[in-house]
Amino acid sequence: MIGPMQKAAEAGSGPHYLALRDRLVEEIACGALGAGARLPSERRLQLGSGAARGTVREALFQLEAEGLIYRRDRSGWYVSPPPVVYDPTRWAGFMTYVAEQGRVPTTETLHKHTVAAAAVDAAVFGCAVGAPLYALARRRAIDGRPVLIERILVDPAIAPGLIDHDLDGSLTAVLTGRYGVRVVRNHVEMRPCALIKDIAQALGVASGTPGLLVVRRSYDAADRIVEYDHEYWRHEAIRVLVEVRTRD
Amino acid sequence: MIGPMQKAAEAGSGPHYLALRDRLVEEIACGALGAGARLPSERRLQLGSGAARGTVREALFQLEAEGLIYRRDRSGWYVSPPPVVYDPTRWAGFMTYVAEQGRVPTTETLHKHTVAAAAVDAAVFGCAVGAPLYALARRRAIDGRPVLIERILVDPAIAPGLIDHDLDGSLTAVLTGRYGVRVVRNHVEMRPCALIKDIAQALGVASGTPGLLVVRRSYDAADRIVEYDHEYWRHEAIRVLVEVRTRD
DNA sequence: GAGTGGTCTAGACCACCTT
DNA sequence: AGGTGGTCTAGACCACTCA
Repeated sequence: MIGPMQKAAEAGSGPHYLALRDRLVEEIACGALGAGARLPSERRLQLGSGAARGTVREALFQLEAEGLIYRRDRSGWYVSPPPVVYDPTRWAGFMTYVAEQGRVPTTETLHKHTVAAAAVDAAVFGCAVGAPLYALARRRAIDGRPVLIERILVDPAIAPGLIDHDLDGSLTAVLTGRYGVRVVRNHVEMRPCALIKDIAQALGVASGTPGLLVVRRSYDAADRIVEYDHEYWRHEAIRVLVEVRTRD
Repeated sequence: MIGPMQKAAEAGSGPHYLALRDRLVEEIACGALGAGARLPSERRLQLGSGAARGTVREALFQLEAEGLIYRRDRSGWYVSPPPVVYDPTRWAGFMTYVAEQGRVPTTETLHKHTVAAAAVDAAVFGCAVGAPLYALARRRAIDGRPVLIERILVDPAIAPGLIDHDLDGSLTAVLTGRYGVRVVRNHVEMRPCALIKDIAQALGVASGTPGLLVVRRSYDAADRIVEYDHEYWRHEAIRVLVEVRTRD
C-alpha cells in the first residue's frame, strides 16, 4: 500500500502500540528484561516493529501507566523495581518500613525554612494567615532511586528550633525524642495525580509522569496538628495496604 | 519560519502543550467550564492555539492524568465531577457512602456464575485449585456515570445460592441479612494502574485510561474469607481517606 | 452523514545525558 | 560528540457516536 498506512486493528489483534506493549510485557515477565534493566532506545524499538516513533512511545506510555516501566529524563526507559508496601495505619516512618522490606531508604533535605502560613494552611493549623510555620522539603529514595518528594509543615509552637536539627533521617524520631511529641491520630488522604514542574524536576522525571499524592495530618492528644505532610510519589514505587478490624 | 517549526520553550514559558493545559485549567477553575461540561473538540482547540492536533491531545492527556477531565470514548472530553471519598476503614458499602455524599449510586450486574478456582484464587481462599467459586462482575455508577468495574469472588460454602439473589444492590446487605455473615477484618490494597481491554470497554473509556485498583478481602470471625473483591476505578472518581488512631 | 476521538506515519529540531 | 528522550508539525484513515 502506498501513502499513509491504514493502521489500527489489522488481523483483529488490536492497535499496533498494544501489540508492542504485549511483546515488552512478555519480555519483562520471562526475565529477558530484569528489574532495573534498561530498555532498548525508542529508535531501536522502531526497527524491530516497523512502527513510527510516536507509536512506539504510545506503547511505552501505556507500560508506564501500568507501572511496569519508568523513565529517567532524557536518559532512557527502565524496568520498574518492585514497589514498597505502605500501611498508613501503622505509625512507622519511611526509613523504618522501607528497611523492613529489605530495601535501602535514604533521605535528603532539599530546603528548610520558616514561611508565612497561606490561607489553606492556616485553615489546617487553625492559625492566622501569615503566621510562621516551619516548611521542610525532602527527597527520599529507595535503593538509590528517588521515589518521592515531600513537603512538610510544622507549627513552631510544637517543636521550637526544629529546623536547626539534622532532618535527613526520621522526622518522627526527632519530634518524639527531642520534643516529646506523641501522635495519637492520623488523617491520611491519597489520590492519583500527575507530577508536574517542580516535583517532576526534583525527582528527575518528565513533567506529567503519573504519581500518587499522599497527604497526611498527624495530631497529638490535645488534637493539635503536629505534622502536615504532602508526599508526591512515583506511582509505580508504592503500594498502599490497609488492614482494619471492623467495629461492630 | 518555513518548514517544521522549532517548538519547545519559546519565550521561556515551557512547552506549548503545558501552556494550553494552563489555559484550560484556568477556564475550569474560573467556571467557564463547569463540572460535566464538554470541552471544545480537539480540532477546534487547534484553531485557538495554532498547535498540531497531537500537541492539543498531549495537553488533554495531561489534564486527564491530573484528574481534571475525562473522556467518553469517541464522544468527547468532559470536565470531571468532584470525586467521592472512600474510607476503607469504614465497613460501609458503595451504595451507602456514595449516597451519604449526596450523589446517586447505581449498580448493574454484568454477569454472575460459578467458576473453577485459579491457582491465585485458591491461595487466597485456601481451597483446592479448580474448586467452585461464585464469580460476580458488576458495574457501578455515580450520578449515571460508570466509575468502576468490580469482580467479586465468594466461597459458596459461606453463602450457598448467593448468585440466585438480586445483586444489583448491596452485596454486603445480602451477606449479612440472608446469611448472617459478619465481617470482622478487612484487608485493602490500592494501587494506580491503567485500565485495559475488558475493563476499559465495560467502563466506556479508552484502553490505557489511568485508573485505581482496589483489592479488598473480607474475613469473618473464623478468619474465613468472605469476599475477595477487585475494584477498577476511574482514577479521578475516587479519593481515598483513612483516619487512624495510633496504637501506642 | 457529519463530526469526534483513536491510531498512525514520517519527518524535524531541541535540551539534555552519557561517554 | 553522539545518542536519548521531549516536543512538535501536518498530514492521513478508521471506528465510532450523535443528531
